[in-house]
Amino acid sequence: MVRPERTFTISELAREFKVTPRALRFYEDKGLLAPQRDGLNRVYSGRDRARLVLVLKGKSVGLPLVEIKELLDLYNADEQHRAQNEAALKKFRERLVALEEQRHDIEGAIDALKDGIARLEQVLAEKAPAATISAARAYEREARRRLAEA
Amino acid sequence: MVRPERTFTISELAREFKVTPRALRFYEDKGLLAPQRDGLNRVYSGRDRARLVLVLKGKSVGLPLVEIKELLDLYNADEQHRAQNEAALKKFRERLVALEEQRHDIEGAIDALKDGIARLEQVLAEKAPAATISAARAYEREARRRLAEA
DNA sequence: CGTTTACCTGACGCTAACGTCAACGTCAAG
DNA sequence: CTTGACGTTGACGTTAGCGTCAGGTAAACG
Repeated sequence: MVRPERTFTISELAREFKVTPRALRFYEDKGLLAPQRDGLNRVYSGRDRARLVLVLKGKSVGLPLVEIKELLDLYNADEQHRAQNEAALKKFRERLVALEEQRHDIEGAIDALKDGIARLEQVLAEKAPAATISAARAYEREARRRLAEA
Repeated sequence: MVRPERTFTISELAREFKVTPRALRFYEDKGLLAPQRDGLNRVYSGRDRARLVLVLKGKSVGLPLVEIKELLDLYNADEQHRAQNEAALKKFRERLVALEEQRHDIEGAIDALKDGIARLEQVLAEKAPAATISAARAYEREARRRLAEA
């Protein structure tokens, strides 16, 4: 019983993984997927679907499509998956380092922003007593808006 | 004594802030800077320099140039700096939220990667007994490297 | 038979922040 | 005089990952 493996249309897969058909065609263009054809129409197999899962996982950790492709290619070429695993491991580690650096940068930016926010809040608090005309106007607008909402 | 304020050439500023002259011209193109001219040559004043500092600070927290421009424009228009401060505060807060979300995403990706790395390491460790030629070579290289270091 | 519906293939557009190149001007030093 | 350093203005190129047409095919429905 060679159960005739399930297949998928482009929009089925698109729906399932919340990507657009355009994206799937794009991945194909880039050599990440290679579905069969029924005439012109793409027919995705279970393996294609699995590959797509890997593509999306790669994307989720920020790997560029070209690198994902490399991994997928290796995966095919290397039946033992040995070199593939080593390569993946290497890429993953590199990505990890890059991500941790990014996180560090972002944390720096966050600190800088919090600092700036604190300063601004202080300045505004000091100025608050001597409210400007524009502030008064803003208050008026806001008041009207709330009345309108009610 | 109106000490003739110091001025800067494009490459001076570029060197000082480690940006390219091209970048400075680009900022000007985008309306972020507006240095005087001596003939065709740009002449940056102290105020221009100060603006540049703000531009770079904005960049460092990930604000797009267009938004930095908005803030700078406001800064000029609003002598009391009141609206400017409020606007900046708003943008900063938005940016902060965005950055914290980014950090969250990155942390998710980092976890996913660490997970993947752990799996791969395990797989490779299991396969290790039946070491491949490439692994043996890698070991050799590593061994030589350590010897060389000592 | 006509009309949706789903699918296809190009091919150009878009965003951000510059890089790069061409072609030229200007000025001091050798 | 010529060379080199520095400056200028366009204008096109780059990177990633698709979005968005335009224009056409093919099958299924009523």
